[in-house]
Amino acid sequence: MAKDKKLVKNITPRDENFAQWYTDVVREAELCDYSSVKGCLNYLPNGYAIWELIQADLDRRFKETGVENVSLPLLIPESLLEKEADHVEGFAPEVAWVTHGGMERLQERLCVRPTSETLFCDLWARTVKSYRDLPKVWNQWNSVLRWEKTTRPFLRSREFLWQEGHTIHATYEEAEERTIQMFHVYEDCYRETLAIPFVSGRKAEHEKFAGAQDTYTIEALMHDGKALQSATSHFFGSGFPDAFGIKYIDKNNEPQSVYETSWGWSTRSIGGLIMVHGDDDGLVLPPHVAPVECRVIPIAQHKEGVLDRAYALFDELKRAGYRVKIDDSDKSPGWKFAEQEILGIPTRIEIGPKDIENNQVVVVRRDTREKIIVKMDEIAGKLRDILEVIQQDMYNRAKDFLNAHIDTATELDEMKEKFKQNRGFVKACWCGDPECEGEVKYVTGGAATRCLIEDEEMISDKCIWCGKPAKHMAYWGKAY
RNA sequence: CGGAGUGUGGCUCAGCUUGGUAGAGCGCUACGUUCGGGACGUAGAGGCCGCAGGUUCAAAUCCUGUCACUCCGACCA
Repeated sequence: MAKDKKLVKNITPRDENFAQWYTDVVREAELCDYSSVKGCLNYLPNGYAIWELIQADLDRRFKETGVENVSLPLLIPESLLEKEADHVEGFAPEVAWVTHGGMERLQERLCVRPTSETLFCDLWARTVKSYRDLPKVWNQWNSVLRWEKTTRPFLRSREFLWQEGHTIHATYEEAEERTIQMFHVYEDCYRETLAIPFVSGRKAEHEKFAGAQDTYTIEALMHDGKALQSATSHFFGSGFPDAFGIKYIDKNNEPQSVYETSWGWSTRSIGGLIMVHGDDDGLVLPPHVAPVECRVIPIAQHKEGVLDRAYALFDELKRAGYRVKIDDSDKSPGWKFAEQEILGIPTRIEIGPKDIENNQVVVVRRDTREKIIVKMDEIAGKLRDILEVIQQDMYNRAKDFLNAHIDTATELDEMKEKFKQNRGFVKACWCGDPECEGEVKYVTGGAATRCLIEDEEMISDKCIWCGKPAKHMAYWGKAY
């Protein structure tokens, strides 16, 4: 009977109220806490540890491609922000301003960085002189501030942690290549490390980053059928650098423009992890980003020898390189099981008198609850295999879910119907006019283009809204 | 920025209509019994009721203002 019962209280079922479920999981797993400033989070150890693992993985991938880390200021003078017209127009409504230093009013107000393109360009305008100074392939791990009106933990906060990479290159082609290269780094990291599948591609014209010529996006599908823009890579051409007066002298002693890129990945990815993999009992973390891969839970730990054996196992796993913890608190075993599940720890090892007697342990998978009996002297090796299987299975399940929620439509009614019934993405063709997209968004209750599909044959030659010749095929979806 | 709602021990909330000794459950602390799916008993600690005014002999409760947060919209490279 107990098996049929919902094992974890305090978490609203996912299908009953997804938004509430999300909030419950964030709270119960102690990932973050609201601070006294709206939209600014306290990242708690469980949440920050996930970010550290993502950070380490991404940073390694970046450095393999030659990225160098730097740190630029928190504040941007207003005059600097205003140098690129599209950029300032895009960000002006959501920047916060510093107007005073101590008691004195500042001559020029300073905005708290919403992103740092302007700071990088300002620096490069003063320091880049020659083709020998190029390329610059820099990145910073920091936080930025955007004065959002509606905020949600991880998904949309005012201050958020991220990395922002900024590069400049001597040629258009090299910069474009770098944009796509970093886009692929993001794709690999989502797939291999976060076990999150996605659709991806270029953004439509009006959805691009303020000032960008091209924006590449990764769009993951959450369990409620809504898309989450999960990382973006932008190609600026030379518009931005030109506005800042960045020029270099080429081999022929001629001044030339530089070409710029930027790319970012934020703590929003943690929200994606929760909403792609989580279930009614809480968080489910892919092993590669699980701060704790395995929790050892002694059963009947007051009995002679149980705790000693459990500690020995714990030490052995730690020496073998696992991120492992032991729960030797005086809570009941049921409590400990539930807690491990809420936290999303990928495996637990139960070790009790029966196991010790049989020289075995019981490994329980978080994702499937499958119990696997493993001989005591084989566990240090086998656990790695089990974790890898979990990682792979989680990706495959999410991939199946994504595939099952991608549909096509060639007529508007068909599309409306599909958004009414099937959650997810719908492929449809479009003339490229933002007004048509707006109309579609209105009649479907919020579905817009998420990214363009450029490597497949178009399923129709006319726009889903106006019927005029289609320029693009796109994934449409409702988004966070 | 529009609509709605909520501020009372750490958490979830009751009490407010009809003003009169500040409550419950959970959590926390100590001790004891338990221990293979959220155990139980006993004892205990913890609150100027978001803030500021006002009405009153008396305000968590009524009035005015204010601040904050949550949800739904609009907005959101």
